Amino acid sequence: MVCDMPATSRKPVTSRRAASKEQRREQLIKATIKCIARKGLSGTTMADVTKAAGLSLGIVNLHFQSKEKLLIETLRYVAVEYKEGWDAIVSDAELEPATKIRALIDHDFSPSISQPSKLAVWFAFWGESGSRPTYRKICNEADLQTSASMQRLCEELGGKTAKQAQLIATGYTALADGLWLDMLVTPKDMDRDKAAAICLNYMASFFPNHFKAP
Amino acid sequence: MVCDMPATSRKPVTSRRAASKEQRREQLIKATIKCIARKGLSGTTMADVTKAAGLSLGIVNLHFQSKEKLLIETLRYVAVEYKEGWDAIVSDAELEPATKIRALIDHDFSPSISQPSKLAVWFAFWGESGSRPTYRKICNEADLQTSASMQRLCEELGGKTAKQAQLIATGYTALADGLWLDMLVTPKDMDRDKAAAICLNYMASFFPNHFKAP
Amino acid sequence: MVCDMPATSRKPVTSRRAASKEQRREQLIKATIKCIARKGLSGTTMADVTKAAGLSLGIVNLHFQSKEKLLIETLRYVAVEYKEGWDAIVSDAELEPATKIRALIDHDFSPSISQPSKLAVWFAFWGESGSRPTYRKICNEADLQTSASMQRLCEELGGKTAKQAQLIATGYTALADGLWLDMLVTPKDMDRDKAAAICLNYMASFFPNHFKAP
Amino acid sequence: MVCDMPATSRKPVTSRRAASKEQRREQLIKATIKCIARKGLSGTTMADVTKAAGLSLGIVNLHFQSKEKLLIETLRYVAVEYKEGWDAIVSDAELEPATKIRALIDHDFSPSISQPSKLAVWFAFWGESGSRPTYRKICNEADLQTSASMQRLCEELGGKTAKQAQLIATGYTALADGLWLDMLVTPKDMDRDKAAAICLNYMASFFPNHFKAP
DNA sequence: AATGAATGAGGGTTCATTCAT
DNA sequence: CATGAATGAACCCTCATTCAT
Repeated sequence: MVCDMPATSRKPVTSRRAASKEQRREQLIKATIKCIARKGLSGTTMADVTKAAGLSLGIVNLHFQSKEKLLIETLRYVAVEYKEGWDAIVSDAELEPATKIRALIDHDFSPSISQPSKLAVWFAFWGESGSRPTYRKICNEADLQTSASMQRLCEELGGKTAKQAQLIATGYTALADGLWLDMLVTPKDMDRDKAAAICLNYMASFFPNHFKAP
Repeated sequence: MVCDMPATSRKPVTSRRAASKEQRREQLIKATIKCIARKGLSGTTMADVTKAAGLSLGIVNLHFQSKEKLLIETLRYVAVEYKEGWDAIVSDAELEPATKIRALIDHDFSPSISQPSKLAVWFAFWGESGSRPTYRKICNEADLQTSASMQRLCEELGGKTAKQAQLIATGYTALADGLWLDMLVTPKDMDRDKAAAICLNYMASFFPNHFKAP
Repeated sequence: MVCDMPATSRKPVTSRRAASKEQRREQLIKATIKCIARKGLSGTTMADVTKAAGLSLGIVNLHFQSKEKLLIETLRYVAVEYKEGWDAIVSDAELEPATKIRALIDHDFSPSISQPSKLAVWFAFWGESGSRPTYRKICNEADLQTSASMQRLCEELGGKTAKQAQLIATGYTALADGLWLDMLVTPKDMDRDKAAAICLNYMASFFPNHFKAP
Repeated sequence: MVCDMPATSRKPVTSRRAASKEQRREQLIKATIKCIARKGLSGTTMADVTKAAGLSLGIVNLHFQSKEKLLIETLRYVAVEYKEGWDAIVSDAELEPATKIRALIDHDFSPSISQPSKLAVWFAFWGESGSRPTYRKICNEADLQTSASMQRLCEELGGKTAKQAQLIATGYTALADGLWLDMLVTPKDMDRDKAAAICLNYMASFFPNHFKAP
């Protein structure tokens, strides 16, 4: 409940000192993700987070100095997780461009990436990014790099000008974000498979030789 | 100052009481939109809104009972404005399906609909919609209806099965939302024209006989 | 208890609006003085002050923005009261220098100036002035001006060089401050009359023609 | 670094444990003095003190049980140091009364006694003494004994009644305290030499046969 | 209808103290 | 003895809401 690691990996915590600093930070970040999903960004209080983590009120300031910094680290955590998955695929020398794109779509809508709580975090921060430059910067970093990678892959597929590839790649990023939104806001009408299918359909329409519409 | 309509369209205000109830509400809603864009949803206080509207602190509760209701009315205001524009196009009997779609794209990225402050409102509420059923319901209503309209238009264009039309239509809505996000978060990299071009490109890829890629 | 104005001057307070802004500020400052005397500077909380003033918790920030500013205004209030009494005497054209000095001594140990709560305020702020430049500046202003005035008066009495007059005047200020300290810390052993007598004794020792030792 | 007394004045350490305990206490008290001078009494935290002492957070409670007790011991440390210096002079059988008084003035404004950090400690505690009987008691003890000693010396100088001697002695104590205040609050305008000169001037005015005005 | 001073619950944060190591 | 992560009471402050005017 408090910790979503599998039970077998949990040490039998008998003391206050059982967790290292890094573990505590991750524990708190995971609790924060849960709280944001449950109560929204502004509705998430320090009391909520620490209670969800099964720890005491003062611990956040001990490890993150302030709520603001906890939130930023939470966003960064999700952003890094996303980008690492993406980079692992892009930099895999053994895969063909089309295979990579296919894998990227699967990644974007994989359970761990597109689980409701993660999506809630993304949109919570996007919603505030208009008035918070720090949020915006972190969000942008992920989006811009993925969009650039995708553009390169589209160019490698051939048959398109660089300009076209850019439109397609930017469109893909937007499409994926929009589908995440659907998954968050209307989960009954949009699930991971359907979202991936729409993305594949999108790619198939531009690169019929490399992708097949579902 | 408070109201961005041209001065000539304003009624000659002879007394403070001349403003009708409905005008006061709209005045407050417009101030709220501005504040949300400037300070975010959670950063917007009643004092901010009333100051931006040039009115006194107590007036919101007089006209909206609570902050929560003001926010909901603000969301509804933006949603209704969006839907009305969309409906006007869809129900225009004189237009061909492809022309309608073209007009809908233009509508989605028209200055009044896709101005930064309106986008900020949409994403502010989407960001909180995970924990606020009321927000979600209002957001959904707009999205679902537009998606259904678009599906019908795609079917009318012919050459696609109903299933395919649905994927394309749902994809369009997601794409448009995702492009709005780009316009909000990275305004330097995404403007209205580029967004509309990407949407047209999307349609052209599925309906090459009806649309021409930019 | 809550308000130390004479009962007859109190309006029958039936509403929340009975007091003007300036009255509220003074009411809060007086409550602050009382609290500092009772609980010390660091022991004085916003809850203490507002309770002593018979008002609600949030009112201090409404009128003073922060606790820090309330404390500064409290110090300033005491400093201004002190200086005004002093200035009234010094600028009185009808008094002889010796008479003025006599009056200044009486002023320094008058009931309203040297009441325990006022002394507590002075020493509370002096105690923190080492680490708070703002406190120090306000404290200094009063001391320096009074010391300069006293020096001028000593010079007018004649029979002393300017240098001697400065030593005597600076010494007087220090002596009076030290006697205040005695009144604060050992009230059993030092009262207003005894303190004034010591000051008079001090002056008589330097100006035996103008003052008579008690 | 930690202890600025010459090594030869330290008691011969018979038990390493006992000595180190006492050393730790002194180390912490000296760090506390530094912190009070730098950050004020209320601004001094346990973390500040232990960091200044180069020790770990928990050590204060190990040696002093609580912050309150550390502060009291710090005050006592300064008070004892002051009184020991004073007593050494007063009880010196070889000195004349006037010489003793002269030495006492020098002592009051000697570098080690009137250094800014020590003065900060005195006034920090005086500032809180109104609401802390324990502080007041310790402060009083020093002041009363010194004042009594001074009175006796004044009587020994002759030419004054006991009553006069008391006024002069009490006045001296107040004067010295007030000059300390000037040294703390306006260090630019008051240094040790000037303060001692004012005290000597004070004594010379009452005992012109024994002291000469500077 | 409109105002804005006043309220007070609830938030983030600090920091003396504890205690497993 | 010594450490420092953890605790949680208590603080200051914010701000939606109320209501006398």
